[in-house]
Amino acid sequence: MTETSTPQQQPRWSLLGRGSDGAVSVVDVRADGSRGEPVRLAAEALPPFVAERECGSTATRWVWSDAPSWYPQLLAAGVRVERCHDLRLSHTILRQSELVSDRAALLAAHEWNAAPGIDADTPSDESTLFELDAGGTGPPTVPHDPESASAEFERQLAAISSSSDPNRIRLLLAAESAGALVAVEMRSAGVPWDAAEHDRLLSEALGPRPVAGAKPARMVALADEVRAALGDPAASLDSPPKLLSALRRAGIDVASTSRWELMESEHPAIEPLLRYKKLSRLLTANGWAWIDEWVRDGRYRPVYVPGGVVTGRWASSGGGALQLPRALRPSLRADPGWMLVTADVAQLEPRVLAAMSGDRAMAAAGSGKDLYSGIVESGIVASRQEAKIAVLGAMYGATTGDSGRLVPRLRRSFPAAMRLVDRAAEIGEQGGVVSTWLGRSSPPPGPHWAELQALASLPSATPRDEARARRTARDFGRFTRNFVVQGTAAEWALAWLAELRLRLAAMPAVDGVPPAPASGPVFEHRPHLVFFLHDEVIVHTPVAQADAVAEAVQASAEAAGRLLFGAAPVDFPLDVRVAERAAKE
DNA sequence: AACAGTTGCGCG
DNA sequence: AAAGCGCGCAACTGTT
Repeated sequence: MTETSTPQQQPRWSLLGRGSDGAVSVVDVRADGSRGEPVRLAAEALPPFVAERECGSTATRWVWSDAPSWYPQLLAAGVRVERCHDLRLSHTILRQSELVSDRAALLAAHEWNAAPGIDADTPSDESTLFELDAGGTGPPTVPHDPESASAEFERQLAAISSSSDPNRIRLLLAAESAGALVAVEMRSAGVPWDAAEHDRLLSEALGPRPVAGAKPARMVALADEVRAALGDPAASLDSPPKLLSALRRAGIDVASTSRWELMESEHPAIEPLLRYKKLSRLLTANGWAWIDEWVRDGRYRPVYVPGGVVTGRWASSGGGALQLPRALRPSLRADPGWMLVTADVAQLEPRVLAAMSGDRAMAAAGSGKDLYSGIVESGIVASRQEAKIAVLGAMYGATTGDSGRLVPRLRRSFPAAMRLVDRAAEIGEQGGVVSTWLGRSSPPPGPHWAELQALASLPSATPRDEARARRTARDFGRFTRNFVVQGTAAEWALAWLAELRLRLAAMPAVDGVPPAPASGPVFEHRPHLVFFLHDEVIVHTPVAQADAVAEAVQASAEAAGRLLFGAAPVDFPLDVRVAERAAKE
């Protein structure tokens, strides 16, 4: 087979590895599995080499250890890649996936079950130190040498082709790998952040920026109000245990100091206390210290962690990128001459559930812009609020309260959808494994789980043991119930991102707009993704292309639906806004 | 002084 | 103390 492949045949993959001396080796792998001669390059020679390949008519899929270890340097040199195969992320999926029958070789390759590489994009003082004594203090990462990468790629190709549905798995790995590219690109471009606006919002809420260590004026005033209302001039508001005892001394009968419980009480100290807590949260999580630490040159650059959540959702590290309060959204502001295109999917998870379960009634309820209203119009519940509570309860496994009470109505109206999540819960309760639409599987319960169940089935088991085992089993059932929906929604979102990324890259760079140099050489002249939050994207774009970007975002959502679910009659309607600032909602 | 665990709240 | 899933982070607490 190797002999018959024509010399002109384009490589399907190009495998990158890095030696201990920093030199790079490139090995082309053709579709038939045959390999070319390794090409050795000095580190500096890699970007032009990749750039030249990317210009060719058939884009290479670069196979590398993991994106954060390779891609930042390329972007910094002005080189973008179209496709990759991320060995680390793919390993994590494959070693767990129930679609893959023989996982022994992958499971034995422990070195690939590791943390993401260190993003060398913007080395801080600390990470420079870490690099100097590499091998010591940092978290373990995957191997980058050519031999290890090559062996792992072989194992993965074997696992994929032996799986029960290679195409699904390939789609999942391609989507996950595209996400890895997006994550590095978004960090490189950064979120355009208007620190002055952020400062203004903080001052408006908290009072002027206090000197280091001091409390802002508005918080001091509120704290005084609370202490006066409690009749306790020494009450501490910042320590939950101390606050709790102060509240109880003042006759406020609460078991914790959390917001929802305080709201039940009528005492005059409560209202200022809740406002104090709100401000305290703003100050500590996203106050002036946050600006100083995270915003440079008008950009906020968090580290995104694709696959950081078991379900396949992304996590983030640094500055709480995925938890930015919506009140600070106006600080997310386009550069002069640029705009932000913000888009989010309405009710992604229930729509995904309707699609994967083939529930026609649920799909029909979601055929308009708002699935919850659709459920009300079908006469299943009386209000939109009830519809929302019922649907969330169904996906999360609510058994009590308003939510638990409403779920049975959904079971009658949407039997296929409910059967799917109920079945997932049942499997989890028995300690089993469930999988998403594309084949990402849930982790099995830990050894502790099995011990509890075994203990409860012994003749010597007490009612307490039994209750505890049952509760743990149900907890795990709720996890697997949600896993299939949350995980498949994450897959839809990855497909959306991947498609959008390609469409944006295909748009012509426009002359005559002010460049956005802070976004880096690859993106300073063209639309690029700057933010992603589970079911929402934000694109930073030259004004002239804003409308085209909005269309691309829409078209990408339609493509993602087709890619995952084919002709299933499920819509994924978007709310798309084009503005200078990200809207608050 | 450094660490792990808990609490509470931000996001979907 | 959420009922009902998945996270990250800061502050505080108790331990070593």
